[in-house]
Order: sequence, then C-alpha cells, then structure tokens
Amino acid sequence: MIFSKRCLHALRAVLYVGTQPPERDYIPIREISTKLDIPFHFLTKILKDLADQGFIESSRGAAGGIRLAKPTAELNVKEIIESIEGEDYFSGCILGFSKCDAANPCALHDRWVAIKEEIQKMLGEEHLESLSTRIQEQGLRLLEM
Amino acid sequence: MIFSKRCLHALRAVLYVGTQPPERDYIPIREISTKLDIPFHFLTKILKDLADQGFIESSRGAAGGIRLAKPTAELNVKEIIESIEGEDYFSGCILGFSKCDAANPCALHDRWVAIKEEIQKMLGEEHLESLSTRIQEQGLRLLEM
DNA sequence: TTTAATTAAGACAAAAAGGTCTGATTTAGA
DNA sequence: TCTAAATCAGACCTTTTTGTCTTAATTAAA
Repeated sequence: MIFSKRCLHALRAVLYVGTQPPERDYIPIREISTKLDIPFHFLTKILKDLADQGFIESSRGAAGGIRLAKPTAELNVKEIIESIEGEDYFSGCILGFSKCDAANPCALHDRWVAIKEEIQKMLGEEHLESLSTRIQEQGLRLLEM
Repeated sequence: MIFSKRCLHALRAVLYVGTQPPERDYIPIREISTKLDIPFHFLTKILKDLADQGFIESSRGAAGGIRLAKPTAELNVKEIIESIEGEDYFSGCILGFSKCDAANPCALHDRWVAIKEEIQKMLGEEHLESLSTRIQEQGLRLLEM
C-alpha cells in the first residue's frame, strides 16, 4: 500500500465530510469514526493535525465537531496527502537519495521523473469538490466492503 | 519516500553486485555494507530473503558472499520490489480498499489505474542489465552524497 | 587439520507507526 | 447555572520496522 494508515484515514474522513448535506455544520468525529470504521481517538489526532494545517476547522462542546475550512474546490488532494506523508513524498528520488536531479541523477531518475510528474498532476487536479461530486453522483464508496 | 528502507537497501545492493567486474564471483556482504553504508546485519537479513526468493545465491565461508542467481537481463526490478513490498504494492487500490475495480471503484480508481499501469510498465521494463549499464556508462551513483 | 573469513540464525533493542485510555476543557441548550 | 456532548491533551500500550549483537555453521586455503 502506497499511503500510510494516517493518510488513508484522513482522506476518507474529509471525503465523508465533503459529501455531507450542505445544511449540516459541524460533523462530530464520533460519527465519522463510526461510519468509516476508523479508531476514534486515532482519528481525533489525525484531524487535529489537519485542523492545525488549515484544511478543517473544529469546534468543541455540544453541537461541535469538524467542518471544512475552505470551499471543497479549494481543498486539494495532493496538499492533504503531502501534509501527512511529507512534502517530498512524490517529488523525491525513487532510490531515496536526498539530492537527485538531472545534473546528478540516480539510475532510475529519468524514467521516474515522468511518472512522478503525472502522479503530481493527477493529484494536483483533484479537489474535494471533484471527488465528492463523483462519490455522490456515481454512488462511490468510502467504506471497505 | 515511496519505498521502505528494506527495499532501497535491497535495490542498491543488487545494483552494486550487478555493476561489479564479471571476473568477480561471490561478493562479501561486508563489502557491500561498507561501500553502500548499509547496516551489515540488517543487510544480511535482507539479502537472505532475496536468496530465498531466488534472486541471488550465497556461499558461506572464506571467499564466500553473494552473487546474482540469474543473468542481469533476467533480474527484473519490479519483481524484486514486489518481493519486498508485497505483490499488490503497485496494483492495489490507492485508497486502500481490498476490492477496488472497474465494477466497484473507489473515488480515485479511474485516474489511478492509468498511472499505476505506467509505473508497473516502467518498472517491469527495467532489469538489472539496463540499470547496471546505465550506471556504468554514465557513472550514475549508488551512494548518498 | 587448523585458521581465518564468511553467511546463518536467533535473541534482543530502538524507533516509528498505529491505537487506547483517562481526564481536562469547551460549548449549546435546557 | 447545570448538564450533556463534544474536542483537546497527554500518558500509555501494541505492532511493525529498523537495527545490533552474539554464537553457530560453513568454506577455502595455509
């Protein structure tokens, strides 16, 4: 699996929030945890990080929970992933070298550059809006089956 | 970073072996460990796994070490990676679902399919021969700098 | 046959990732 | 003002990954 559990939990959680009816304000983490079968306290920590990064907002107390901090069109999938996996998760060297570029390439550099740019392009184009729309219109799942 | 340490150590080790002069037979693991700055005992375990998988052969005792089990042209990079990261490392669902296919896709399925096929194609085309040649002819590195 | 050089095996330790628990704090609403 | 419902904070635990250490087994060559 390419992504860590943290990352998958985070993505599924924001997608869940993004596909809720617009009249809902804060969504309780307990609800997300139950619906998506993600450990509650673990999810709480992950979402706290996303809140610190400015992707979501949280409110304590009764009627509290989390909501998206920006319109879904402005919440980029690549940015969310990189905030969890690290900025250079997709831009780094496939053989793990810290400085690998055209001037000083590793043995797979040239071939990997083309692919990683496509991955970044694909993920950079995907926002919560496009994904949420697709999930709602086509009934795509957020749950393991 | 996409790959685990195990996987990077393994790839660099077999590339080191693959770029040695053909008159050399068994290469001591200690030499690989020192040259590539990989922890010796950790590398020994990783290489034992590669030997069990049939990628390399080992010999104990004086003048022992490891050597490739097949011609470099038959040692496929994708196969080596998958033997370490798992068979479905690149073929699996990007959102981590166990059953994700055209009939029952996740929200990123269609876009990810195209990319993962390219990754598999690229890595499937790369053998130790092509990489070793490139490393030797172009003086590409196996070392952190 | 002895010795030195090597991998194999397995116990152990350290670090990172994943997950649990308890209590403090905050908030809306009765 | 009180209470119930929520996040926040931090200690703690478990599992996986990464790495270390010691000893045994094997081998080539002196």
